[in-house]
Amino acid sequence: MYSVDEKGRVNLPAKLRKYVSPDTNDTFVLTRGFEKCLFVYPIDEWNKLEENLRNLSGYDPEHRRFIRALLELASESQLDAQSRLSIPQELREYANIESEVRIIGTLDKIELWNPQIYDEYKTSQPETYESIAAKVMK
Amino acid sequence: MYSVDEKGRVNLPAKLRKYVSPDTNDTFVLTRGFEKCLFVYPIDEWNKLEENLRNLSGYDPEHRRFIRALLELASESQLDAQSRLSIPQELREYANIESEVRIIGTLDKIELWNPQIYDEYKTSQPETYESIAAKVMK
DNA sequence: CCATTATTCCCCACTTTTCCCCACCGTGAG
DNA sequence: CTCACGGTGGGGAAAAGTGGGGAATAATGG
Repeated sequence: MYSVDEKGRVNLPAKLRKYVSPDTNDTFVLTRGFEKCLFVYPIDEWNKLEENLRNLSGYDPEHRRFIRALLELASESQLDAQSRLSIPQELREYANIESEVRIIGTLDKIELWNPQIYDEYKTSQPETYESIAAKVMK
Repeated sequence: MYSVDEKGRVNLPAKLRKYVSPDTNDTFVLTRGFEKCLFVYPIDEWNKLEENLRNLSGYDPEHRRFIRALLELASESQLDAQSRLSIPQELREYANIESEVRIIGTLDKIELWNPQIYDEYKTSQPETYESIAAKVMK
């Protein structure tokens, strides 16, 4: 659990920073995530995603809708000298992030959650961790 | 049964260390395990698991849920000069590990248990060791 | 177009946690 | 008895995390 200060800044945990490729130059793209969290992509991963988006069709209404939703709040930003990321206000509002945040590294990106919303998300699923694992990893 | 000191450190038993490949460089990944224990993966085994995770889809809600649960508390750490591993506080809380811990080597990884919870787990199963063996190993 | 307000960014300072190191104790083998 | 090895404890330096002032930049309103 990490704190968000008055100015909307969060410290990216050192253990996650270690895994980010050094040639991203501490640059990240923040955007709307799934289940009311925020996604934070290191710029290299974001570029890959953007490539995939380019393969979608601007003439298909569903593709259009998805692209708009994803990019609407997207914002690039660099870590400051203390390795903090500042979260634009619109994104903080979207994810209901106030003074504390849960940070999860998920392979290609980082997720930011309002801690309470994350707990609700976890408990909203009747299946246990063990049974999901059994199903997913079989 | 091993002790956990004030700083959350546990000595990895010498007999288990022997089985860990030397080129892991004493590096392990700790994470949430099943039935309220913790998993400790030697880094080489963890990398295999991570490969499998990367083959899951971030766009499938169940896959997402599993990835989050597994990685939420994951943390890499190296043995200190006395072959001890330090367990992050959030993981200790998850597994209810305080001053003592039961350590079980399980082929590809190591499990850490609150001793009392482990005893309850054993007795919670009405089937006997022998009958489970017969079923599992047939 | 200028003035006012708000936001962002850069810097410095402080607190807390982690990690590295040294020391000790007990047990079993020689 | 002594030595080696496995296990335990704790002090202190270094790193990680937090907070806030003030200049630069951008947005807002007249």
